[in-house]
Amino acid sequence: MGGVPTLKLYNTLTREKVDFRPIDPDNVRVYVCGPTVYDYAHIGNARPVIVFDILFRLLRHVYGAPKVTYVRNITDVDDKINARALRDYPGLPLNEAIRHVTEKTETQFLEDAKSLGCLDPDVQPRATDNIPQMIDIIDKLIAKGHAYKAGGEVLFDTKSMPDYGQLSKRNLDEQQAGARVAVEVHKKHPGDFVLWKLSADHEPGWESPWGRGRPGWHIECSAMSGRYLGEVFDIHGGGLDLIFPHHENEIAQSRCAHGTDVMANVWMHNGFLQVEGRKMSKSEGNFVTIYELLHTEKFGGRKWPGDVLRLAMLMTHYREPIDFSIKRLEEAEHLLSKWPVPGDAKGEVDPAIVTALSDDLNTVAAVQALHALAQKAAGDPSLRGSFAASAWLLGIVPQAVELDEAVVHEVDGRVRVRLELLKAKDFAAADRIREDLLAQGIQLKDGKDPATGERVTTWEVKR
RNA sequence: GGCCUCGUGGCGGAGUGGUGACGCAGAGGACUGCAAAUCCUUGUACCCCGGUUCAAUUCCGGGCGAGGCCUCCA
Repeated sequence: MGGVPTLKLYNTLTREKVDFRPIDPDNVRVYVCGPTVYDYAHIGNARPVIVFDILFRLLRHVYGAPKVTYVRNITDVDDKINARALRDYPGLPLNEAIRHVTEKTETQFLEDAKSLGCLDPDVQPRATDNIPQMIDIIDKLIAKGHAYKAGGEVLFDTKSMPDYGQLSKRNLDEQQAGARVAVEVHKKHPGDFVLWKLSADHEPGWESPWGRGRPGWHIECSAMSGRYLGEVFDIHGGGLDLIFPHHENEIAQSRCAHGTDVMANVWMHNGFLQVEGRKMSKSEGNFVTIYELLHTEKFGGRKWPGDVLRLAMLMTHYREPIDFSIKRLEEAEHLLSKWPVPGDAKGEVDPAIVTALSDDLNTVAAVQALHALAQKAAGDPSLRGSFAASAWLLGIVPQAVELDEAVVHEVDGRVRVRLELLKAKDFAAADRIREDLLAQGIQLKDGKDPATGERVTTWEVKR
């Protein structure tokens, strides 16, 4: 692989940073838990979307774009969705109401992800399109003695799996002591979890060998990852909070159904996000959605461009907690504003950035390397192509603000007038032009022509 | 109660058993009619207490603190 550095990733399964070796370098397979589509995605939801987009881009860079398969699911069956459908569309039949909620939310999510500079995953399967696959896995689990029927549910028998709890390093027996798991008498063991539950007539449901019902929370990811990536694949990602029980249970289902030693070789988890130093929650009043950041003035009294949100996110390592704050966004924006607009310059990605990302997605170092490159490229146009390619690897595309010709002409004219006024030493009138333009968001920059010593004025649009 | 992370200057964050990365912000200076932009220079840190060591921010132990999970949650 020539000069490509070995990719190192922190594996939650072993709690170590390991050299990444794909099972099949011609088909590197990644699965990430996507959103449950019942409401706008909040800024915390944006973190895994961005983090794993970086991983996706890096893998494509290292192995070649066609050789990477990235699957991110859409969870469109969930009791929260049902509740939301009943609340928002009380007049409609439930199925129709649910479809309204999920379609609307999914569309919005995809738009948000795009605004944040994320590539579309190769496959974005919906849970409701994979019900037969889920039923199939449950069937296998029952046949192999890993699941049982009780109380109108099919449950996974955690006791049937000797090494259950590997990922979260949890021992179910010790766990029980102080746990607040409600005792449900139909379960053989309190840690057993639902694979399938029967639906009442007014609830959404699908026919199954166990009656009309709906899947448990974890089974969909086992079904979809298995369908699109195979029984064992390379990387599985998601938020820290999913380690237990979600990922633990996915592992249990998939491994027991398929009889494999692992489900995915590497498990990656992004850290949590706080807002202005506090846990984000509706009761704290600091809950903010991606949509609100992009399109409203709710956070910091202004809108924030997607690339600013993205850069702000990349300025902290993905496994660390991140404090999402106005100050942080301002810093990101300031940094971006100093970067040159590369236009369509072509070039090679700066190896320093690949090296940084290859160290467990060290985006902090990558951003610093990119910043250093930006500073060089600002003074040396021959580096613009390299800068462009490098920025793109991070999903950041510095863009000139679109202006129509008339405006450009108008501003250029006023700049010329100002230069004339300056020659005439009419500073007051000249400054008035400068201030007027600034009020319109146009920043003048005075420089000197190195040869003649004459004042040269350039300008740019501040965002 | 159990289990996981983590604790470096104003902020984001590297790193190492022995003269304090780097970026942003700040300060000073150059430039400027004045600003902005740009350039140069620059300060402050390793949670606490023990231990190991000639020497610890870096190793060990114990505290303290923060966050997460154990229930839906990224």
